Amino acid sequence: MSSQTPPSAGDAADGMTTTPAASAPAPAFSPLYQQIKGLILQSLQSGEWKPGEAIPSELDLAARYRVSQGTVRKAIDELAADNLLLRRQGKGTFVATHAEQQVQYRFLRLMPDDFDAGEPRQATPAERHVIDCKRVRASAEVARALGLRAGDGVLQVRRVLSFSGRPTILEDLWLPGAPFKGLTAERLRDNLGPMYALFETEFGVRMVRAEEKIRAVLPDAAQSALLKISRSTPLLSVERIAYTYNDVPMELRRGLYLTDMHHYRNVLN
Amino acid sequence: MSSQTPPSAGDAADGMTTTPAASAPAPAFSPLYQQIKGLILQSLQSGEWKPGEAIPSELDLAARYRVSQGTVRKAIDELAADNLLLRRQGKGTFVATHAEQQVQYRFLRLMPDDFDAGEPRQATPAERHVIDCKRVRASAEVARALGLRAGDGVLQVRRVLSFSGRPTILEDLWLPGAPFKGLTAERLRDNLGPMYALFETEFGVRMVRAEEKIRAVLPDAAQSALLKISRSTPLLSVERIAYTYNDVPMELRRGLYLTDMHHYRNVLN
DNA sequence: CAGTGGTCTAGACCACCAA
DNA sequence: TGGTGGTCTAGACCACTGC
Repeated sequence: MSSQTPPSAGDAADGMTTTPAASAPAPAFSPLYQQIKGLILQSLQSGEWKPGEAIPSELDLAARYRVSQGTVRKAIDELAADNLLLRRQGKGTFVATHAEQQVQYRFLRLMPDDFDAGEPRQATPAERHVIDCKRVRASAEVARALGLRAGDGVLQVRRVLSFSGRPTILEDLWLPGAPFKGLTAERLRDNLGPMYALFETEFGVRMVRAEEKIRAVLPDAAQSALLKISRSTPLLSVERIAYTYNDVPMELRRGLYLTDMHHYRNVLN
Repeated sequence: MSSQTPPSAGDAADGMTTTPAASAPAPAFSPLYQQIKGLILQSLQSGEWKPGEAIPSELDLAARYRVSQGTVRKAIDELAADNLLLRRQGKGTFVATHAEQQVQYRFLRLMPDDFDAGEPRQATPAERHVIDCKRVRASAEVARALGLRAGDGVLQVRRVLSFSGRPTILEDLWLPGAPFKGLTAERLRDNLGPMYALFETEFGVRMVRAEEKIRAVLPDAAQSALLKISRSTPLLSVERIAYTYNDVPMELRRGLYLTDMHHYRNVLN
């Protein structure tokens, strides 16, 4: 199983990462459950188990990998903590999805001011309006963010989200052209749920993690027109890079949030 | 130990929360390790183990609470995940502290733009300037945030943080008067490390968790003067409520962040 | 070397869910 | 009723730290 002395059953689950004896002086001990975690991750990104589906039971996986239930349990625990898997007692363990009713718009942290934490969530964007969706060549900046070369084809989308009739979010987003071949304004318009749910079902791209950089800015002429505000209204600029498995960046998104009746909520631990 | 059938050793650790048989129809089953977690939490807030100190070993605690090592392990695991405890292999488990060199300014999410994630952290605020520190009566708003009554005595502090000579953060903060009796501008000025570290050592108040509401705003006259910017410079308004153990609010803080060379960094999972 | 946290196993039993 | 995740135990051994 690894270079360490196998505890009981000889080795098992061939093809398992072994401790590298090369270069680095650190032996880099890797516990069994981490290796199992890696194997499960592989099955996830290979599409063996699809979003929303149940993965095999802990006992099945234990048999498959030839380890004890406790070991696959710990692997699954960590994946569940990362929101890659979802445990449901009595039912099974499921591949997490952005289509899930409970955790829809998981990455949207804008909340109405009259919303005092606790309970599920409230404000699912009432109206969405796709302004633009076109193929362009990646600027140096977009290319860098998405791990492409400048000039590569990317999809550029601009849209406005409104809450109770009030334009509140203006978003520009860039997607790598290859994985999202066939995405059109119509597809976006017709889609009901979250955009990331569409990405899962239509393009097999699952957003797993994201990083945001937030600043305060003033809108330019076009932006202020689209949000129907004056050019002196300060806005939250939220720049997000979203990643799939293996930390591969798959989306760059620049949001402008109107925060006179909403706020960006964050919890610190 | 609880109302469930005790697995091995009869009951143990008297005084343990028992499954409430009253009112609510739900039996509210509480696993052993959760109860242990509660007991450890009690010892933490009672000051039996102080910030920076080591708590008893897992085996000691297991003996003390009359449970197996695995059970206290799971309890400690969760507390460590919440940043209340810090595990160090081979050395012991320690009460987390804001004075820790590694995790100083844990709650400060403002980063210099030329800082591409990864590695510890960089920008510890270069210069800090306490502008004001006075006793006032709590406004309705402050009282509500801190769980006090309007008119109760609170400490109000205003300060400016600068990075490489540039005023960047203007903070107003309010602290409940009672727990922070004796806090003065001098104490704040003389303190070298993070403010939350001072709160721990001088007042026995440990900040455990915080919530922030972020908006984009324009500064008023006084604010723009202190930050040495024009009144049309958009700023990040960061309103934080920090909590000690048991979700007791102990600080309301309003920060104005200049984000022309910095950004607020957030990671989404 | 002893002590601490970290991993792994094997087995028992419980809580929850669906058929 | 059987299957799934969830809890708990007991014991063995490993990795890291400091004396």
